[in-house]
This record gives sequence, C-alpha cells and structure tokens, in this order.
Amino acid sequence: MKPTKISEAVVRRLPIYLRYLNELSLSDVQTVSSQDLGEKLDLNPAQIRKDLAYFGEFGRKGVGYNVGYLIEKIRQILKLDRPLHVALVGTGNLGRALCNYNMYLKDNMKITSVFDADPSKEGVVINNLTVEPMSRLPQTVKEKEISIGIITVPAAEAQNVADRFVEAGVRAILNFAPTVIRTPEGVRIHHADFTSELLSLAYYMNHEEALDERNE
Amino acid sequence: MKPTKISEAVVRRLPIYLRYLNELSLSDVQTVSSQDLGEKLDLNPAQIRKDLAYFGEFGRKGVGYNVGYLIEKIRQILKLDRPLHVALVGTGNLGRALCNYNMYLKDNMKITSVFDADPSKEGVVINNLTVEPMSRLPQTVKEKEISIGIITVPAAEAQNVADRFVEAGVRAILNFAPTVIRTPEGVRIHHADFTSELLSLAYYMNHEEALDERNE
DNA sequence: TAGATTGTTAATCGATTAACAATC
DNA sequence: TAGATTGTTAATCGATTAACAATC
Repeated sequence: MKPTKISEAVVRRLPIYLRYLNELSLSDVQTVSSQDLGEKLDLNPAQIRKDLAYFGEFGRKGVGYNVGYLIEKIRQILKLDRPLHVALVGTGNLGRALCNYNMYLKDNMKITSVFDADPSKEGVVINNLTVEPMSRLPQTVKEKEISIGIITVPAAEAQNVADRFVEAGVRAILNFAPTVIRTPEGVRIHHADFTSELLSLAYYMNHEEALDERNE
Repeated sequence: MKPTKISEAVVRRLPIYLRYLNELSLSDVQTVSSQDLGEKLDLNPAQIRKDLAYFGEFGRKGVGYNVGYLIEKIRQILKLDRPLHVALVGTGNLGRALCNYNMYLKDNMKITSVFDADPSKEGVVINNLTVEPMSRLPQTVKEKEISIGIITVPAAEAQNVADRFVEAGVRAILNFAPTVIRTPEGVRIHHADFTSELLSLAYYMNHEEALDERNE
C-alpha cells in the first residue's frame, strides 16, 4: 500500500523512538504526542509524525500515540519481532566490550557468535560466547542463521573480514574499523568509526568565536 | 574571505579524507585526484572537490591535489595542528577499550584524563592513565586544557556527566551512552550509539526482497 | 598542444519544516 | 462543544551531482 522508498535518515530515527517509548512503557505512560517525543529527543514533531506515517496510521487525532501499540509497530517495521542473530569478528578490547552489550540490545537481537583470526584466541570465552576460528565462519553463519556482522578488527583486515561475511551470506555489516570498506549491492554497510567522529569534533573548537564575533 | 557556513556533513567527511591521505603519504604517493579519492572512499568526486573548495584552492587544475599539502591543510581546518586534549568518563568495558585507541588518533589528539564516579575505581591505571574521581573533573579540565569529552557511562547517568562536562568548560562531547542528551548552544554533542546503529540495520533484512521483487 | 583535472555554477534531488483540514 | 493532535500537502531549506570554463 505504501511503496514509498524510505530514506536511511528515517530508519535511523526509528530505534531512537523505540528506545524512548520503551522507557515510557516502563513508567506506565499510556499515550505520547509527537510534541512530547520531539522535546525529549530533540527532533521536530512534524518530522516524527511524518516518519511514522510512512508506515501506517499509528496515532489518534487529538489524542496522540498509544505507547504500547507504537512500540509493537516499530518493532515490526524494524523486523525486531523475531530473533536476529549477530556475529562479531575481532576480540580485541573493543570487540570484547561490545560483547557485553547484549543486554542493551534486547529486542530479539543478540550477538550469538564471536570469531578471531588469531588461533591462540580459539576457545576463549567472552561473556558466555566461545571464540571460534575464522574457518568456522561460513558454517556457523548458516547454522545459527546469522544475518548481521560486526567488524572490530584492525583497519588493514576489515575489508577482508567484510568479504568473508558477505560470502557467508550476511545481509548487513557494522564496521568499527577506521577505514572505508565496500560491500556488493544488497549488503548494507554502516560505519561506526569513533576516531573520525572525534577528529570531526575538533573542527568546532573556537569556530564559534569566529562566527559569533558579535552575538551580544 | 569564505564566510560560508560549513555543513556538518562536510566536516564529517574531512577526517575520512585525512585518513586516506595519510595512507597515501606513507606509500609515498605525491598526488591524488578527486577521482581517485572518490573511488577509494565511495564518494562522488564533485562532492570531494566542493568540500575542499569551501576552505580554499588546494588543488592544481589538470594535476590534482598534492598529498602532503592537502594533509597539512585539512589538519589546519580541523584544528589538529595543535594539541587537543580529551577526557573520558566511565571506565566500563567500552571506556577502557576506547582508552587504547590513543594511538589511532595521533594527529595531536589524545585522551589525557579518565574519570569514574565509582570511588573504588580511583587510582586504577588504564593504558598509562590513572582514573580520577568525578570531583576532580573541573580542576583537571582546566589544568590540562581539555576541550573534548567522551561519555561511556550507563544511559541513566549520561546527561548528568554531560552537564558536568559543560560546566567545566568542555566544548564538544561524544556520547556513547544509548540515550539522547542535550547540551546548551555552543557545546557540540555527537552521538555514537552502537545499539541504535545495530537496530536500524535490522530494517534492511529482507526489505530488499520486497523492493527488488523483479530485479532480473 | 592535447589531455587531465580543478573550482564553481546551475540543476537536481531529497529531507525538513510549516501549515492546516480532519477528527478524536 | 472546544481543545488537542494527527496525517498530509505544500513550502522551504539544504545537500548532492552534473556540467563546463579555466588552466595546468
């Protein structure tokens, strides 16, 4: 009914909505308006209504959105209404840290397998997960129906790991290595590059002074 | 001379350019074209030229960009030509992992101080950094001239830590906690929320099937 | 000179915001 | 009913891309 192409920006906001709705739900809040959401999440209310309206009519005019119902709907949209399995490659400090975030994901998404190219890591247990060798990746991805991959290896190896994920049939990859990697059409790649993020923040040091020279 | 307002999207790409240029420099590549950069970084060459042209004329027509010169210029634009000090609050798994990224930052940016609200963490040494109590934050920020803050505490405490950073005079914050936090005008806040990122990837599972029903 | 590539303008594309009729 | 708030259209704003004259 709604064959419109949904933009990436919209999809990225959905988990933000979901997270806050879950909070409201825990506080037994029944109803929320786009106004409320906008204030809390620092977004324009019209944008929120528009985002949601891409997927259906979830609100009631004059009333707002039912929190529980909207949670259910967003979970459906994001395909979080059934289990989603994630594999992580690279058990350095960052990789090990992310393994401990399973609880935060809840929502049916879970890191279920961990790999490392270093043979000496094989068998190490991290947060209930046993490190597997890279040779097992294709088999494990199939057996555990893993659809998402996380890359936490050094930059030099990131593209190679991505390629292996793609061969194994993974549909989406989140890359933490500080390098641009490419995937074929149909395999989603997102970059979570904390070093670039920090460097870009440097730009805003004192630039305000130049711009706001006369802001009084 | 160029009073144009630079968009955030442009600023975010500069570190990406810089990183690849550094690689080229290590391989003794002298010159690079926007074409080359675009292919490697998966960006439109016109966009790259436009991004750079906001800040000056760094290239030579018919030739391209001198790698060393462009590195120097981008470092100047990003204010990486003088030391920038970063403080991190929250020494959980993620915080400790990020402390080990100092080497990747190089470029004059460095995590120089680490804090934790848990008194039992005081004095613990992480990657040559001694954990300080939160009470020391204002003083240390001043003394060490810290301008950027990293937040790796649980979501419930993130806003509070941000407020403390702001009071102490920090100009920009990178928040890893899975929650939206607000800062006053003039203090830059970026969110590096890995859980939202993962949840949004879920959206792309099989959506292609619906769209590409007939792609052959 | 001929070929290559920049810097920049104009065209396109897409995303955000404002406004308001519909309606709870 | 009066007040509130949605869903949606239209207006605005901004970012990306194409195109090309300038020029190395």
